[in-house]
Amino acid sequence: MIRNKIIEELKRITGANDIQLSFPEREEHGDFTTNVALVAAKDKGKNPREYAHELVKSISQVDSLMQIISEIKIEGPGFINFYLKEKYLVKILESIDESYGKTTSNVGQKVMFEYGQPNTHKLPHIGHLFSYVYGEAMTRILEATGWKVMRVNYQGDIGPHVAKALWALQKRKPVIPNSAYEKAKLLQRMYQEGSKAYDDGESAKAEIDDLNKKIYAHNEEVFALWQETRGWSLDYYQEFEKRLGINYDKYYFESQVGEEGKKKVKKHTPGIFKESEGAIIFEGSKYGLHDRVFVTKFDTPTYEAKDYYLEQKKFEDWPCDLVIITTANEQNEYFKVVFKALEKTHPGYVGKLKHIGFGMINLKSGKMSSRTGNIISGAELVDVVITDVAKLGNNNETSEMVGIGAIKYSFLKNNPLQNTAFDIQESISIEGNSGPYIQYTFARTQSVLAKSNLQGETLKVNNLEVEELSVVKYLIRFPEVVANAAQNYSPNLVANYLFELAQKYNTFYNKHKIIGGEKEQFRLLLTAATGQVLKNGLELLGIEAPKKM
RNA sequence: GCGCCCAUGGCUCAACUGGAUAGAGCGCUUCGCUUCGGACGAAGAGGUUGGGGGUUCAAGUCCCUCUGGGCGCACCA
Repeated sequence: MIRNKIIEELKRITGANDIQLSFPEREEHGDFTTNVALVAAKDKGKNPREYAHELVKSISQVDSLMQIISEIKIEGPGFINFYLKEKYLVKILESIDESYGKTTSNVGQKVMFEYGQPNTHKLPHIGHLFSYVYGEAMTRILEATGWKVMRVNYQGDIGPHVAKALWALQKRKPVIPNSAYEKAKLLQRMYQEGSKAYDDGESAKAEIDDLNKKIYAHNEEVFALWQETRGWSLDYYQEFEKRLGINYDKYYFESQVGEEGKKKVKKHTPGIFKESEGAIIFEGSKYGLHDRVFVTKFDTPTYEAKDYYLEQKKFEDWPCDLVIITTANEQNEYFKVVFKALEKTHPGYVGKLKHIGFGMINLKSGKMSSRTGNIISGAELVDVVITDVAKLGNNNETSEMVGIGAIKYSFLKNNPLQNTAFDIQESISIEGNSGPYIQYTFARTQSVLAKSNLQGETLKVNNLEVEELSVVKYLIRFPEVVANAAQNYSPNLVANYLFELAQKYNTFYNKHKIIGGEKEQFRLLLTAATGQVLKNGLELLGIEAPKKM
């Protein structure tokens, strides 16, 4: 990348090892800009602009750079702005293909990425949908920078929520439907009934608690039912994940890690862990965190013990450089404690565990709860949107692509760490800053290309018009944007880039005629390159790009 | 009470991690197909970046403080 070349030269000339070379916000400030002169002037005892002049003089003597740079200007208080030659820009355009956007900075590194984590015996809510969508986009972006990724899911298939659903199922004896979706919906209803009975207290509470213990103990009375209903949920999730374009490499289940977790904790008790009031706890408070119970006084493992073991199992199953877990940010403090405990017993894990706490999704009516049933399930949201899109006259396959694209994009366009007020209307929007807008722009490029003939002959291009330049200059940023998104775990950087690229292309499109005329070949090339980058970018977000819609 | 996070036009969000004139979408007011897809484009109104201090060449971004919110703090997941 040209950018790295410039950085290397600046390092050599200034002797600094941290050079900021960024894309200016305004096009009139060049293609790259650096503030080195401003930063270093003081130490050198020089006036920034004066120092900038010295630097520019040195850079101008580097031939390999000057072949692609048309001009270097000093502007404002002392910014150095680089302008690239149009000839070079066009050369990049010609090189854009399916692999454009990929870089190699993380080649050789392995990361295990946990996301999704829906519970069995319930329907996925919007938070789960977010996790699926974010995780899938993020893993694709990491792969684009060279990471080898193992995608894993971790599902709560045991515990009170399961007992509640099974309790109600046994009491109500409902007719069992056929499809996986209907069965999953039935379990959701049973869970809600069980929860209600549990909260209303009296006999139900005791019965459900008892049932819960029996499930853990694999008691014959309930074990078969537990297995069967768990299967319903897993069948349903398989369908749901397929629909979302998600393929896991490995599934972990809560029911598999409890016992071992308890054992592992006890192995370090006393020591890393400590008995307190009959329970086994980890004293996070010694490290500026808070204390948490890992094994209860009833000798059952808590979620903490399960995670404590699960992370160890991950490293054993697939030795890697980094384990990432995504959850809602309400678990931020929880994971700090669990990670600290892991690091105490396994010093080798230091720096290899990362938790990403994404923002909570809040509906207008307030935070959603799967317990009260006051929710729109992730599944329902998908259905609603696709029905809406189908009304526009698309075929089923396209409606599916556009509808799911709309939902995914609405999640991905924002900073993942920020809580968001979720508006269903907006998530299914197909105008403005939306997935369908970008898909539409892609379809438009394909439509133009289909009606013409891009020959790939040498292009004579000079004096590009502002709308053309604006697109070209934005196209060259793409690899940098992807790298940045990977580094910051922020797919929104890619999403917003694609939106702005589409905007710039549409502005160009509305103002200039592409087919026919002297510039036809160049404009077709520009169209092809834009289409390719939109497609590559959408793919990184896990969004499909239909050729017609 | 203690800890973590957040506050940007009417609404939902950006701002390349301290840079140049704080940008978009929705909504509102106008306008544009004798051109290839109008799910589009052009123009306009709308901001003291919650308040107050500070740091520096430069602060929405860093520090302090106040106000207002979210989340978490022992046997749930």
